[in-house]
Amino acid sequence: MTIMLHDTRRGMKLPFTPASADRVTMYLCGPTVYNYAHIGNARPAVVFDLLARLLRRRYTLVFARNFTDVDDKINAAAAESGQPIGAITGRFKTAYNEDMAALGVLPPDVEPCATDHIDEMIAMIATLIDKGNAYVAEDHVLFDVESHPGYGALSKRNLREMMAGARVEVAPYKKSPCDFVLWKPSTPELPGWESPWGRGRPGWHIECSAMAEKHLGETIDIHAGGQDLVFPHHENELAQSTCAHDGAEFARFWLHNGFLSLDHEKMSKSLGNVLLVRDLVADVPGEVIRLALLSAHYRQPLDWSDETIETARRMLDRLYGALRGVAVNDAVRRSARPHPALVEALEDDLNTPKAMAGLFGLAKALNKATGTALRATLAAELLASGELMGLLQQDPEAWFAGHGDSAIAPGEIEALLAERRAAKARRDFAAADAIRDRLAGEGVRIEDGPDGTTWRRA
RNA sequence: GGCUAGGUGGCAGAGUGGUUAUGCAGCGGCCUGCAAAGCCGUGGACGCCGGUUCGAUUCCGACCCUAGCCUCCA
Repeated sequence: MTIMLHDTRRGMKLPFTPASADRVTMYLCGPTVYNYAHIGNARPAVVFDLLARLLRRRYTLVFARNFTDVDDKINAAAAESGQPIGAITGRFKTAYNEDMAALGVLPPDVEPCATDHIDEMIAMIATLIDKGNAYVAEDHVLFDVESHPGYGALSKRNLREMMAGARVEVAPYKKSPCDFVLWKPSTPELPGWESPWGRGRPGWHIECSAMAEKHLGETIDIHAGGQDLVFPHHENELAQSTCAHDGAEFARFWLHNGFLSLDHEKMSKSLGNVLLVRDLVADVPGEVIRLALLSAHYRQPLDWSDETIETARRMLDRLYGALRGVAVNDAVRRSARPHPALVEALEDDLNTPKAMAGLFGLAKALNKATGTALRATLAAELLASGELMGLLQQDPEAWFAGHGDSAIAPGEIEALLAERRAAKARRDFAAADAIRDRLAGEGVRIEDGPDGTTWRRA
């Protein structure tokens, strides 16, 4: 079986093979660091983290996810707060990595920052001017979209229609309304770098082209990001890189994740409904959020609500419940492989819902199995499968002790359970039930099993 | 208005030209002192109208509706 991936440019699912035999390059557009990441920002990070895990099973992967740390939104945030730009970007880079780590996102291989690649951007812009794909106008450098016949191929637009439908006021120095900025002048109080076109700063799109070239080469295997980046960001990157590289293919596969809405509304500052990952992980285990984000296929829209979270939590209850009390020694754990059906589902364009059905199938088999050896084997397979998806890696006891609003200490719970055990031994079920009710009032649910009583915070 | 995706049971969400998705919730049973968990069983679905077909939720066409993009945005 080959890995199948949906390519936005060609509009279909296709077998994926890297350009070189065993090495895959992947670039994901990362955050602009002027604020904390919201739950919508987390979706591509989690989804393409899963893809990275999957690719690493077969290939050597070089995965780059950038930080955009020069941008007018950052300048505005700095001006507003009175802090230096570097303080803002530094703080939010750290915060982003902390938040993503909480969601089980593994660090990419390279995390380039735009400000470390100004020279590369200037060089690429100069190349584009030399080749006749860009021009200087009033201290700006603009990309000339009409110089690139393929413009619009990724987002399936044609230039003439776009120009006809242009709603924005067009800067007078642009040759075409669709021309976009590669370099723009900075006033003294704004961040700027010396360039052949004066002191200025790069446009947004050129950053990714320059960083991808530097770290991954002229042609990358996979370029990923949110669906909303298809136009203009990725279309523009594609145009710049293709022209700068004499027509060499920029990205062999373009992958885009669907949009996340919040309670059926678009998240936006104006609606005041931006849900930060930072705030969410304060209340909800990161693993719940990760599973919820993977519960829909990545290209489908996903609506986020309290119910989404609650359902994901219960799904994990079931999976950890199956793992609870199963002894898996290291040798068995090490030799375990993810369930083949689950791998197959993931390799079919990241069919995470189908993969999760595989997880539940294993959990059911485990719940039914009685033999110690079989239970250990199944549990190990479930753990290996979970690991591939970035799930199920904590101790089940820790999972059940760790969530919910319950505040009662484990020691106290154990003491009450001992009391209840004594009551049950003398067949004083009223007393035993009173203790159970009391624990329930504390948010602790108990379960009598063949090997004694276990408890969980509900 | 243009482009691109979608519309599946109470909810979430895969998939398939004829045969159980899965999870959550519900119902019945087993187990349990009673519960819980687990197991077994069960009801309930493919937007609307045509067409192709022995047969369509699945293919084709029209229509209705929804979302994203077209402007900073994952």
